[in-house]
Amino acid sequence: MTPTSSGPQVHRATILDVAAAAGVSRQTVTRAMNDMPGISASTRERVQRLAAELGYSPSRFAKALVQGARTSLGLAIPDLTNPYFPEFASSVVEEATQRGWNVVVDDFGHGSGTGLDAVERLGPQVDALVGYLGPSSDAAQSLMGRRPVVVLDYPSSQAAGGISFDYAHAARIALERLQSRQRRRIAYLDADQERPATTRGRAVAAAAAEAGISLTVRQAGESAQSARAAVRALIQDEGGIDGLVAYNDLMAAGALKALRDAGRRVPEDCAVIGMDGIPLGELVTPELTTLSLDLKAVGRAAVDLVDDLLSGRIRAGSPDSSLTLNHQLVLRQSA
Amino acid sequence: MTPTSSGPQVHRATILDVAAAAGVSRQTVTRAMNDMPGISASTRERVQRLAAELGYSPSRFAKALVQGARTSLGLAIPDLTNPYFPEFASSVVEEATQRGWNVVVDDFGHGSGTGLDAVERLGPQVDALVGYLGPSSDAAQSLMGRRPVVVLDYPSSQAAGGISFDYAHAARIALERLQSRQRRRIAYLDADQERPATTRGRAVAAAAAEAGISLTVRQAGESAQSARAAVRALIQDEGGIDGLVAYNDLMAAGALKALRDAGRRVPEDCAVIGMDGIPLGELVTPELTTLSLDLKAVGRAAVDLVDDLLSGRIRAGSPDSSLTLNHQLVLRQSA
DNA sequence: TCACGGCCCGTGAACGTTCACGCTTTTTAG
DNA sequence: CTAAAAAGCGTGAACGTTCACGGGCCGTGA
Repeated sequence: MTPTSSGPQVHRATILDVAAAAGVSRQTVTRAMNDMPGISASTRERVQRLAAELGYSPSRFAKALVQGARTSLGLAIPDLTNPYFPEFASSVVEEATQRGWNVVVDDFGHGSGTGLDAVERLGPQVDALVGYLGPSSDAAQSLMGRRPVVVLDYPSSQAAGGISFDYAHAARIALERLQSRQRRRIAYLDADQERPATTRGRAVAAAAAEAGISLTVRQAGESAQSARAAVRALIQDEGGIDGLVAYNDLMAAGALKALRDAGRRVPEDCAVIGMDGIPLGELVTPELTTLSLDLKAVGRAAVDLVDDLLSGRIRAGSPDSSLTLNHQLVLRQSA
Repeated sequence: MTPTSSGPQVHRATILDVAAAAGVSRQTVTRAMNDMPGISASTRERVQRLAAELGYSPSRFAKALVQGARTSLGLAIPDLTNPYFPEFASSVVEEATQRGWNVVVDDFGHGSGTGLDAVERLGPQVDALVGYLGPSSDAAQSLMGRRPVVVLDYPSSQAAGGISFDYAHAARIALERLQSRQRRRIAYLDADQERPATTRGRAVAAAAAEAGISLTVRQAGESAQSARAAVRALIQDEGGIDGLVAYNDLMAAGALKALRDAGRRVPEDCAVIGMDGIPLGELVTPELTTLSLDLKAVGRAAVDLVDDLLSGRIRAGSPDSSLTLNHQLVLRQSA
């Protein structure tokens, strides 16, 4: 947590150094640096030149302190290496940039601890927070005090604003698709990170029960490799699977690999449906049928929510502070 | 550029409000909030409770102003949607987090202008900059003044620190591989963004000339879709291509699609070699042989360089301020 | 009793800007 | 020629913290 380097040597020169060098006052330097009116062109130029020579750059802290800050938004991401998240992050960054905000990203995958660690790192640096924080949403909100928090994909959160997805709907249309293709022996490949079953997993199980489908469920880590291994085992244990729904597209891609390894044709022998609709789905073979999410819209909704919370148009905890988005079935080759 | 929202309503309460509410002085509040010794447990608790009630969170600007800042690193990325960049960004974020720095990300793809726009947005917010800035590296360095700038993949930069890649080496081993597989009619699929030819393109052309290979070069946008279209046209124009090197893995994946569309088998009819070694390469069919880069190492090198520059261990512009990394041929199925 | 050392807490100063004035000097207008 | 306006520049104050002190108060030892 403590910086390893001996702190930035930058910021040696202050506005007073420049003022002294130019033989003028602070205020004149300010006017020169910020292109404000009220000084002659020659003075402006001379000051700017001297500032550059001295390596002067104004302290963003002093400036923000007196001017009232521009907004900076924290973005907590579980794993930038999972292609779903950059897609989302890109949208958030774009939307925030458009508002003149800046985005501080924390990736708490790898060795960087939990979502809460990310919030602790981000907290002192930002005015609002957006992130996939899972069960630690409420703790995050309390760490952030009154500052807006928007949590994705974890509807149980109370205080924080939230964006969630209608998995019941998604599961229903996925299973309908498989049934319309005469699939009878269907499996669901879940991610094992949240115990005992993910929100997605529960929704798929419920939809299967409702449709009278007996569902085989397997767990795997949230990666293509791990999904590949899990599906390999699945095929070995229960040979006759003819339909598969995966927790996300990345895992579906791994499943595709495993099916090919086992000599199963997709979709003839086993249809596969992924979830989230990342571009990767169009590059694998066969191309992935998926429950697609408009990730641009998700990012936009998250930033809009932060904006509304920040400006007081919406109160945290009010019904307006959480909304639900829908997946849409995109038919490609795999199902 | 101007914020749309009416500025953060947060930060209403200041340390003085809390002090007044608790009937103590600023300093006592400071001690309570920062868990410093010198006050009784009861006071500490009371102050913390009142702070929470008032929604007080200390101004990071005032704090940073007096304490001397923690480092914040700007990261300028051309397009987070291109899977190469999140892989890199993830590594930078991880490495920076480990040092206690925070990372402000700017994605200047989409509608967000050029690399220079990103530097202008980032400049006032950060102590150092890392990014794929292409030809605008020098302008970026001058915008950043004395603050460290590390530019990736653009060796011509003078003032800034730089990390570049030995494309001559990469091109040589790729072509050697294709030759060892008896490929005679080789094409290179380039990205058209930098005119007239990319650094990679020049290196491949040079290596081909050196090896006595006549090379067909095609340009396409840096996306799988665009590559797919370009290779479709390439096949139509010059049917007999039996080896293909692509600007990056994403484009190689598009090429794979086009070859399959045309009924060409890979690698039998046409071998394909990608570049950069992103995980995507293992998910496509056939799996991509590629000139792999250790992106973890690239990110680490970039942050190390920033650290050295920041601490003065290395002077900007000195020979140590730029280094070259190597690609490594990873054999999979496509070549 | 006195001195001394903890404990608990408060006060001026400083961090580096910008804002709101105010002061000269020059230019313009009548 | 004079008054008014404009141009060019400077000075106190403020933003909200933390740092380096300083000062009571209570208990303890001699």
